[in-house]
Amino acid sequence: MIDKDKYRERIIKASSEIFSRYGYNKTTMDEIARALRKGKSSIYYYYKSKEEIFEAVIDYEAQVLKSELSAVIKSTDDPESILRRYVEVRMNSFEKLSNYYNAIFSSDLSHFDFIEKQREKYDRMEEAFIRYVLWKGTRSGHFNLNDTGLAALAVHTALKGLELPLFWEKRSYEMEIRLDAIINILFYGIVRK
Amino acid sequence: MIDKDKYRERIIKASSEIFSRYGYNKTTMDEIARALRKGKSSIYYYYKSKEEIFEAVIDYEAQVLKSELSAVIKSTDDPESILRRYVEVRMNSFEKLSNYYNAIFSSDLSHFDFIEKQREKYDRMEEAFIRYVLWKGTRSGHFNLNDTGLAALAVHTALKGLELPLFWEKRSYEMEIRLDAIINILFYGIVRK
DNA sequence: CGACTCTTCGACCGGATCATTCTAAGAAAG
DNA sequence: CTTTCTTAGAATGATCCGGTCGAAGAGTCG
Repeated sequence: MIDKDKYRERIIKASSEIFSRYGYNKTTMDEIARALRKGKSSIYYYYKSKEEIFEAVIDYEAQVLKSELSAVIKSTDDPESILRRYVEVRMNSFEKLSNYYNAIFSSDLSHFDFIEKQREKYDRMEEAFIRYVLWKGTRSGHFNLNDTGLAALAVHTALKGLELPLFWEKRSYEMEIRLDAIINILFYGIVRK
Repeated sequence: MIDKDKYRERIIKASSEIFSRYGYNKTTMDEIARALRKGKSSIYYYYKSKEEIFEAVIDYEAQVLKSELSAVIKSTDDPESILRRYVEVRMNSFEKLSNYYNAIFSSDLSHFDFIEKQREKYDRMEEAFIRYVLWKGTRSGHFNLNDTGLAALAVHTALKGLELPLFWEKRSYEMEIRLDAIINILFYGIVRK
């Protein structure tokens, strides 16, 4: 009874690894059980279904990413390198999770409406993060913006534009260039001369 | 009629990517077909079975690795850096193919005796490669060996010892260290003082 | 035009796999 | 001994997947 939460956590961590590697469909409950050295039915004692585990995993990953990004924006570096590191962390994480994305973007959206909500929640959080970075940068005189809210929206949209290629191509030199280009363009429009 | 071989090649290249990502079992014929934008049954016009495709893919990958390694040992650098680059290329390739390995090391070895043969063939080739590098190095005075054949066997065995962790752990800092250690040890025992 | 070959594909089949349930039985606690 | 917590082997029903078959475009030759 005591360890129930602990066990749930272990399940999430193991599942997270397997899901991120193979995606939702290709991951089997047997594999998850094997990774935990437990019988398959034991897992059903802690989670009601595969879908519920997936849900929890998505939640967990979002949490991890959030805390990583949170750490970045709280650092005392200059705003410019904070923004750079923010983008870097974000893209690395998305690349790692591209298998989830493949799962999400495939046929069965019907059952996965919780992802829609997760996504929205995450979008709002991210916008707030960016707004905060921009606001701090403007305050300290590094950036030159009169409407940080609008600018945050723009930056956020630009970053989202970089996500899509992750489903199609694998990360390439092409992409590094594009990423660098977009961030530099953002800067030249943002940084005080 | 003309393009049949061309098509087989396309199938191999597409399959190679999917197999290396998901392993044998988790790769479906439908996926291969989808990647080629063809119907599943069309593929059976070019290859008799999934196993036959897998066989061809393994063959193709071995060919690629062989030519890469061949290019390395033919370079005119000093023997020491050739050997270093040889190990590097070899390990990178093996890492990329670790999913095949997982497939190979799983249950159904019964049907995959061709892999045994492939493996033997490749082992002999690799030993010859290493022997050649060691021989060239000895000849130019960089190495100090009186039996290059035996030394090649030793080096080859040592490198094979590095393969196993690839199935268990993912590449880590730990492994970099181990790789570096083994290659340095080999050198200090080999290089003329 | 037809006869003939080359190539593609949708529909289907039977066996395998998978998520999920059920039942029972070790532990642990009281 | 009874009760609660935890595990797992076996069973089940639904889905998936490798492989087959027959038909039908699409050229090609006479």
